[in-house]
Amino acid sequence: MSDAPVTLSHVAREAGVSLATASRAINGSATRSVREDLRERVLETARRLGYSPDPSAQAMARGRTTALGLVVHDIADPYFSTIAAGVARAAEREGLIVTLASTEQRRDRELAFVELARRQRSRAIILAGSRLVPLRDVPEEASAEALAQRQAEDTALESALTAFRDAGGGVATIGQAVGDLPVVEIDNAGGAGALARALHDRGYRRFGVLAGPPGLRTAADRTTGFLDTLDALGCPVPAGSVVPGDFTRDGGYTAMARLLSARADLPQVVFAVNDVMAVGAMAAVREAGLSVPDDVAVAGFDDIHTLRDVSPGLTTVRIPLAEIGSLATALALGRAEGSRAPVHGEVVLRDSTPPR
Amino acid sequence: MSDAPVTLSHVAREAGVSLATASRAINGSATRSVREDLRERVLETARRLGYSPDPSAQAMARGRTTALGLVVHDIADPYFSTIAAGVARAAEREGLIVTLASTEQRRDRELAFVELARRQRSRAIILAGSRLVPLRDVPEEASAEALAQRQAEDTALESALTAFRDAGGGVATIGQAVGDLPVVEIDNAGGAGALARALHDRGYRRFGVLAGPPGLRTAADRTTGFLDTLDALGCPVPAGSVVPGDFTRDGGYTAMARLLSARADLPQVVFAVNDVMAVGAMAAVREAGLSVPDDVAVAGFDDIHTLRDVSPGLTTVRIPLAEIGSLATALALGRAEGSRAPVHGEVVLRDSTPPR
DNA sequence: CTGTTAGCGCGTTCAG
DNA sequence: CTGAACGCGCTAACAG
Repeated sequence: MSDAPVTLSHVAREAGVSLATASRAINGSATRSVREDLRERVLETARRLGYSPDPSAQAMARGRTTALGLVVHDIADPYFSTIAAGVARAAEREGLIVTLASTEQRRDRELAFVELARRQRSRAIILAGSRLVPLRDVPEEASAEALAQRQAEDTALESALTAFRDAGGGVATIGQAVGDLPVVEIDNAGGAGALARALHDRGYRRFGVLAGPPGLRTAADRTTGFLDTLDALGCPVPAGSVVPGDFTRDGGYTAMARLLSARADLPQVVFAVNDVMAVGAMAAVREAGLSVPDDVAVAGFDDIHTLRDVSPGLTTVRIPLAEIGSLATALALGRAEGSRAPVHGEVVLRDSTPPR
Repeated sequence: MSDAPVTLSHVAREAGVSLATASRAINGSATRSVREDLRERVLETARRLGYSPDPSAQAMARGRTTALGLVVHDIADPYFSTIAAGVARAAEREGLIVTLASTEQRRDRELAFVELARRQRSRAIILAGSRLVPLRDVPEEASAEALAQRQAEDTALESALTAFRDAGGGVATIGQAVGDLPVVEIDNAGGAGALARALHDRGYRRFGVLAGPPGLRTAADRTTGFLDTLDALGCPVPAGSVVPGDFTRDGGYTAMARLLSARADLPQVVFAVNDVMAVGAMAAVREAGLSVPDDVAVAGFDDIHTLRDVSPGLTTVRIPLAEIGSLATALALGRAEGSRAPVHGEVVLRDSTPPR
């Protein structure tokens, strides 16, 4: 049962045509065409012999693979895995193979993968996961060397992506733009602002924020959007109520614990800049013997799928993660118009922030 | 800034050696060796020129790629995404590229992907996701044509995998074995049995089971292990308390809703054959105006990560998903001894099933 | 419309 | 120990 790989020339010989004709019959050349009966015959014997093309060989000959690279921070995180599902689906429709890289936050891996994609001549590459904030907005505490390294990494990544695109590859990022490359641009500031307004409407006046990692652009934008809107509403958030933390469940837990222990008067509601942090924060509240929302209300951002089953239901800003994945795919493949696809979030009010 | 791809012959010319020597210097030939100073010189110019090999070309020449195929049912499901994280990490250590296929339960996609892997000469392929139960155990209701098709699909998949292995590729499945191929064998029946015993020890006597899809092997094994143990404990589960349903959150919700509406006397505890179903079931209980665990206790299986934040804490059987991913990778690559890696679950008792 | 031929970039014989 | 030459499977000129 172990059939030695059947190549195109086998098919051609069997069908009694030349290699070129077989090739043209099977995947239709751009310029040439093939007489119907021959085509039929070739296709038939290909099917009979169980032929399927060797992607590496095609890649060699065409100078282009059929691979779509997807880079995420952590594939086990529901945010990224849902995006990945969207990308996988769209890629399948396009007949592309998805190659996955889960960088676990190491930026050098990100860069390495982009370079791999380039030399592999991937069709396109999608970077999901937040870019860093502009250097001027980085807090003072950061050391000069760290800043220099960050800058070097940013530059390297952008130029690797640009080189990839210049070599004919498609690029899309998810979150914020890198240089002038195509991007599915999530309106983080706007969504967070809308959330702030909604909470204010519900009667909240004293706010706290679990702001995520300083330097992560998505986290920074959400924080800023939230704070600015509250400022405008005449309800500024005291600096002490804005706590940084990792962009993870445990980061949310820790940040909330700090907030709980540090302040005598608790905020009425705490906004965690993403859902997994919010969920961790809720755990911290419970473990402190307090209740959500009676003692502290909590809100998040993203509306990840697993939220359906946390209770009380978490107020959040929904962004369509799976669609973002397919949108990014379309963008990277040049199937979409323009090079910026804006995505806006929708505030979803649930029981974790009842009117007060 | 757009450097045209630098090939091995560029490096060779720059270094003043032949193509062959350059190749040998860079990735060390099996038989030949290269004089130290030449090697050094080649490596240096390669670095300077930013050379990196073209994977497609290497694949052509070597007859083998550096790709590891991973097939899952649904990458957005935390069960699979956690396994994928383990695979990605292990693959990175091995210097392999992960190509991901999310089949969304379509078995023909599974088959297509295995055949693609063979054509592409992938190094290895990992199938995560449950195989089907042997045909003789399929419920009567299934139609003859459906059975025939199932059988054809099973056979095709197994022979595709075997052909892939015979062509030199590594194979591993996760869950149950396909033929005699290497497998990370999860002791579903044993884990479910241990759970049954633990619940019995806690004083439960009237049980229900949300059994998952009829025909899915993992679901069937868990159900059987649970029921058999209870039989042995003299505590048989009435047939009416065993309800099928999809292997998803919504499947659990629907199945539990049916159980709630159909039966006058509720089971004291309901075992859902995986965690996402259990979580759906808990939602159904709540929506019926009842309480977990006061009115019905609930238990699941897997201990997916997101469980940390459901409340009450869900009793379950923990299986080490990420490790399973790396184990499967090792197995597929022939890095592990033997071809069967057994994995046993550990019962984790939480608040969803208090002693009674 | 079809067949012949020349590479794609690299590993690997086979001579030197 | 090194270099020249061949071929992996396929596509894209180039003839016919």
